[in-house]
Amino acid sequence: MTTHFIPIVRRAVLSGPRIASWRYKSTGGANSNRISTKKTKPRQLGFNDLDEVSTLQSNSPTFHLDQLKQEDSSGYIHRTLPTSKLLETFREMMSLRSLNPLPNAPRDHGFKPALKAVELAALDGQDSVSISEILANLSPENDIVWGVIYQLLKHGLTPEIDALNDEQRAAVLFNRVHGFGRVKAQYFANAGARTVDDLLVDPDRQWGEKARKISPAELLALQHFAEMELMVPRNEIEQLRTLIDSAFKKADPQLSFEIVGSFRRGEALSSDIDVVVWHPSYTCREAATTKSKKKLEPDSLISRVKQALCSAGLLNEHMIFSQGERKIMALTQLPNSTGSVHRQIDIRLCPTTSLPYMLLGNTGDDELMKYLRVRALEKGWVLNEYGMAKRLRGHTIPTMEEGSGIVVSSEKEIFD
DNA sequence: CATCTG
DNA sequence: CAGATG
Repeated sequence: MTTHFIPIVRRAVLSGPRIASWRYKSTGGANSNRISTKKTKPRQLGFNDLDEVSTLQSNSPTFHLDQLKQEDSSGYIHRTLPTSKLLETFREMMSLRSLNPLPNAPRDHGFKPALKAVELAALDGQDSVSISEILANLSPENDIVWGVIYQLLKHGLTPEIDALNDEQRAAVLFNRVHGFGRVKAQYFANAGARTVDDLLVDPDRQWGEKARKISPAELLALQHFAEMELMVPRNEIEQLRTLIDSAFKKADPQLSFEIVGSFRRGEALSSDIDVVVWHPSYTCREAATTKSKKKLEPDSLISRVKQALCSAGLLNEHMIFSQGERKIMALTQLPNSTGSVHRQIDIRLCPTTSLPYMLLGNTGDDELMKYLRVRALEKGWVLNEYGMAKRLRGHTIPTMEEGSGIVVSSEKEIFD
């Protein structure tokens, strides 16, 4: 609105002359005057041409927020954006970035925390969120995200996404579905699918050159696409925890478990439910069980865990993404409450000996783990999720000396 | 690193 | 078995 905005707008919009040419190219003729800069890998959809849009970078870590402040010092904090627009944009950006990673930018662009921040602010279901509310939960240093918010405020759109053609949009969408990575997402987009419903309508339809069908696990993920993007509120996980607890007590009181991940760190929202299970009978990893059978041994620990959860109505045969002898990935749902959302649950078995390490390692956060590993190395130890042992010299990669494993019985003991 | 798909 | 995925 103010004249101050204009230079920025210009930079944003005009910074990509190549975007324009690329758009013409994709809609119109197939002229190949693409400037092949850099040593970028050739990728199917030519996302690389978009890189320049992202050149609207900042010099300081709080560039866009400062910019906002400067342009509208009194009012900016009260400006709002539709919750759904914010969430959708962040999800798209996260997907776009994983499909098309920028050359030397960090993998994590901070859209996860941004999503968390917005969902947190809108927990009560409010349909718009103000800058101040976002700021309450999201670091001002997260400039990539603030840049996107800035664009939304100014133009109501995000240039990077606006510049996509239909096929690229579809790939970005599909990449948000559980089990759809770069390859699969691009394959189906390339095969002509544009929406999740396209992929759902006829489950037997064959897609693309390889005549690929939608697998059962893919179908499951597609059916629950929207639900699976929602974060899980802490109290729901707490409810689930007590249900799991009684299910295990009923099935086998020797079964113990812990819910790790962000939940264990005390966070209010988690992206999934990460359960670690152990049992006194399961100490070291069962050596080379003949895995010629694709189905589970009905007596194995994992199947007993599964049965316990199934009988409690927490798991369902038809809602399983994958199951092996150590791990199950599935959807769960609070029983009885009809409208309850399907949540992603990961269940892993852990040998009792590595339990404290596993719990520690899977609870994080990453910063703490890095710190602990460095300290272990300084002391001549190696620390990982399986244990801590004397460091074996003569290797560039820290190696554990056999038999020198430090047996600990609690996480507390790991802190020297 | 464990699991699935082809 | 390789390659994809989380």
